[in-house]
Amino acid sequence: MTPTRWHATGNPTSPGAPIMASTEYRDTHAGGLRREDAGTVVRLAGWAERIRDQGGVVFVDLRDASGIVQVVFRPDVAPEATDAAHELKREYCVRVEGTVQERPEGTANPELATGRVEVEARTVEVLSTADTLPFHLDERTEVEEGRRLKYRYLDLRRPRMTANLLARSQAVGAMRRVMEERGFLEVETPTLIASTPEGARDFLVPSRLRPGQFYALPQSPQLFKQLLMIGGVERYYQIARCYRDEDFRADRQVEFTQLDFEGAFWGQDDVLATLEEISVAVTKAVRGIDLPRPFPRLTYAEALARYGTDKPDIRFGMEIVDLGGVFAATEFQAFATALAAGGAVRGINAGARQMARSALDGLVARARELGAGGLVWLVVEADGSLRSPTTKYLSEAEQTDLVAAFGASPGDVLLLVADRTDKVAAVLGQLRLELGQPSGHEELAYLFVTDFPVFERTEGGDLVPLHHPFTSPVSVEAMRTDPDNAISKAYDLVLNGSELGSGSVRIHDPVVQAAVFEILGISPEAAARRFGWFLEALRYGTPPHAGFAIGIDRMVAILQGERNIREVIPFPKTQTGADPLTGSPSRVEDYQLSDLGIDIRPEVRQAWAEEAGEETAT
RNA sequence: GGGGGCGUGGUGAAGUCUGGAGUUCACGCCGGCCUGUCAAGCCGGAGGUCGCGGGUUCAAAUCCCGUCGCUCCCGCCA
Repeated sequence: MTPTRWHATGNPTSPGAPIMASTEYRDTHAGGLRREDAGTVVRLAGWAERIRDQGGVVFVDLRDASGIVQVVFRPDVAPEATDAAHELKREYCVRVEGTVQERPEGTANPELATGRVEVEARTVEVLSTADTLPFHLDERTEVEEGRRLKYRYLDLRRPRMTANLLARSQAVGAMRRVMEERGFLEVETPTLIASTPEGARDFLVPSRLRPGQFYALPQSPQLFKQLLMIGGVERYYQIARCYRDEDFRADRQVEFTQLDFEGAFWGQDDVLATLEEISVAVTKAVRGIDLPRPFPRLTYAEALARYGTDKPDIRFGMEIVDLGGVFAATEFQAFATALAAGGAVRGINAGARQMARSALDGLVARARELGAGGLVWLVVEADGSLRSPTTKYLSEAEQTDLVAAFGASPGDVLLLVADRTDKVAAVLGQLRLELGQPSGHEELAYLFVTDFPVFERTEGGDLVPLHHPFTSPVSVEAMRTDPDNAISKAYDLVLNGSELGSGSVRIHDPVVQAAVFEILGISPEAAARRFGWFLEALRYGTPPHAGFAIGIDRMVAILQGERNIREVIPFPKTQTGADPLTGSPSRVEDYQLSDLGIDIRPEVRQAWAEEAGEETAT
């Protein structure tokens, strides 16, 4: 018998480890049966996926975790079993004993891995009946997601979810293998920790033994893994659950999983090399693709200049072109004003596309929606001239240089934005995605973005740190004297326009750490109060170290072509943080609150009362 | 905190703009027929407070207001 492998129902995806089929209830897995097995007697156990009752002969597609095989009940061969088979319904859990046989001429099913054989049943036993399911398990119709979540245990039986669970397991397995092979130690860190009210909102857990005090759930194991470095664990990793109490997105849950790792005596290149190995192994395990190495690297500044984002999708071109030179002496007010104010004029060549005037004007509206003051569109005519409401403001030379700068051909649509440099980048970056981004994830484009700035400017002009305060700056001095241009030793891994994770070289010198706190505006007193224990730890001989954290949910989702990470999380929460299956979050008994020394605020209780009142009134 | 989309028998959709009897389609479910099907087929049947509340109207799935749920996005996510 061919080794049984886990795979999506009836549709093998990629290889997994063989599992033991033989148990108290069965001796064989359905999905592994092949022609060579003809003649053997097998005992199978699984679910009745489909039943085709011909009145006499009954066919049952029996599904287990390995796949599907057709079981045939024949009244002339096994009258009792056939009588019982007439009573079967979908998703009954059954056990079948029978003989594997090659299917009669012309009845093979090429759609099934087991399609050349069938099991002629001798006996059938119903292990468990099933009510009519609340939705279809086949893939023909999209079921509303709330309903899928309420019955997630049924949703997980669907091929899509089975395949996603498998992919996730394979991805994590590949990660573990790379980590173990390279000598990383898997170490667990606590999930009840001290709150550090910065960055994302903490999830808080009240302490019963210390009423009025709270733990926080970790947003990441950041400080603990640095303590492990100080503790002499030179290579650490963990599949770590992280919690951030912020609003949901398609690629964000409040509870998510990272591959967290860190190395002592490491610099940036050690981290990136490890990341490449992990990504290559995971991609091979999930998609069967051998990725070329090394991955491309872009600095943050390059990424922003060429793609308008720090997480560029480099599966397609349409790069942003700087036109400051072309319009250095322009008389077109909109461009001249932007350049004079230190801003930029840039554009993208959206390529040859037939766009009606209304569609082009739609792009102008879209650009305004994205925050630009406006958008100039130009269409390259067959003779190389430009058609646009704006051409009358542009000199002959500017028009010629413009076409040259874009390397534009007849039919091409050119889109120009002039504004503050960061706004120009953001708007063009978004337009580029909307006009050119491939829809699926067939092709995979990994890259590293390096040299992130230490600070960024908010809309209001304030300087705010881009990373956590343990990130090593390239130069403390530059951080102090030229904060706008200071670079930190931080880097991201990007796949198809999504940030898979980020990491940095950490500060290992307590003097540097104190200086960075100070520059970030954290007073020595505040630093001592919040991170005193950590600052002290740094003083006892801290090795230089660096690390990273990969978002496993995002990575698996992209590899599986899923738009939403909920599809690769077995039991996710809805956008409002609820679990329709178990009813979390929920109110608790008064005595539980009393144990914790906690009162619900009057206005909340008032809202509860009103809600209850409405219910009783109806 | 803000903006958009969706909510119609068990499931998925059409109907909503332009008000006129719970109308339609596919799947499922129940009953019957059927001995080689594989999205089995054929015949028959049951099943809905159009998310909920209020309003406009002779009349509301349809228009208006509110609310709940799901979802996408902005803000937020060091």
